[in-house]
Amino acid sequence: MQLGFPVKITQRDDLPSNDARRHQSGPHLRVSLGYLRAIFDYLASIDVRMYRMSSDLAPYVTHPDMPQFHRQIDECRAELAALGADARAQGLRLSLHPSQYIIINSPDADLVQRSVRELAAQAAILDAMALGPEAVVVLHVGGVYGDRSASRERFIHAYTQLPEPVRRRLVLENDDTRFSVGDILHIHQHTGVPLIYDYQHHMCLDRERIPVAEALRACIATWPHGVQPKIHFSTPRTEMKATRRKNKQTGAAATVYQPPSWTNHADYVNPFEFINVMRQVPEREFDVMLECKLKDTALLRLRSDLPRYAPDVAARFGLLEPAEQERSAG
DNA sequence: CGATGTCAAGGAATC
DNA sequence: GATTCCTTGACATCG
Repeated sequence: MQLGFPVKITQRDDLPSNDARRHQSGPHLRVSLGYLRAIFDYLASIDVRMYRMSSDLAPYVTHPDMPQFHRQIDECRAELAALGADARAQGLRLSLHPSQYIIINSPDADLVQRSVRELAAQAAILDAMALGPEAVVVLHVGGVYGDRSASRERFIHAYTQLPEPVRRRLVLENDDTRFSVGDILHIHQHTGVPLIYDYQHHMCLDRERIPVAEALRACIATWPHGVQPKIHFSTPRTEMKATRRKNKQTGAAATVYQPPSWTNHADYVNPFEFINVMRQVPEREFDVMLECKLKDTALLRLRSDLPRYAPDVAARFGLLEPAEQERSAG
């Protein structure tokens, strides 16, 4: 089992995750791939073998008004192949998670078409890197549009219409306000799409009141034989949020404190909840993407705490010395 | 150099 | 029908 983290590196300020320049400055996938090369080295140096790449590696690659950006993946065939070989050599599991604007269950056919184009670009990047089936593109169901059931059925229809390279990579995740674990299980039954169980989202939205162990097992079971399942884990921020607000009339600034929503991510994983959830499914292996605000810093902290406090869980992530590993197994 | 405004994109709540 | 939040960082411009 592996622990991973998404996109941004917080331990270092010299490792950007994508070429984020504005379109006027001519950003390019080639620049992002140079950054990624350095990120892979960093991941190897901290012994991390799962990572979510930025969904903006290829800037404007499907922007309808900017055809000059549309050839980037072809222009980087060689670089993509080389990076993919590096990833395989270091046993690195990669993924992509397109932004909230990529929606395939919209009633707006044009928006669906633009979204499918973007998904095709994301799948093409993973294909050009020649990554195995564990390298997935993660998507949410989309909008409710006033009728959850109809919108769920529209997702099912849209999924069956997807180009084969997209369908081969796509996996579906429960979200925290619209489509629950129950919803994605229903969609799986009608499409076969593998499911990502997100613990924090499940805690925020669970209309069917599915127990954690049951939801986790059910989602894990949707992955095809031979492909290691993956889940998302995070816990909510509990500290008050300070925001500096300026009065529009007077210009006077004041700090306002607000309680965080359950959907806000904490800086670090709550370790008690982490080990509790891991122990719900002792019989299956799966990878865990940690979606904390402090990304790699949170992963490193959890990893250093686990052997001392929860050697049984640490053992499953290969975090014990061989002698301790044996003791924990025995 | 520091402060501030801006960025491709949708959905949903609120007024 | 229009506005704002969601949530976030970093680019770009200005003083």
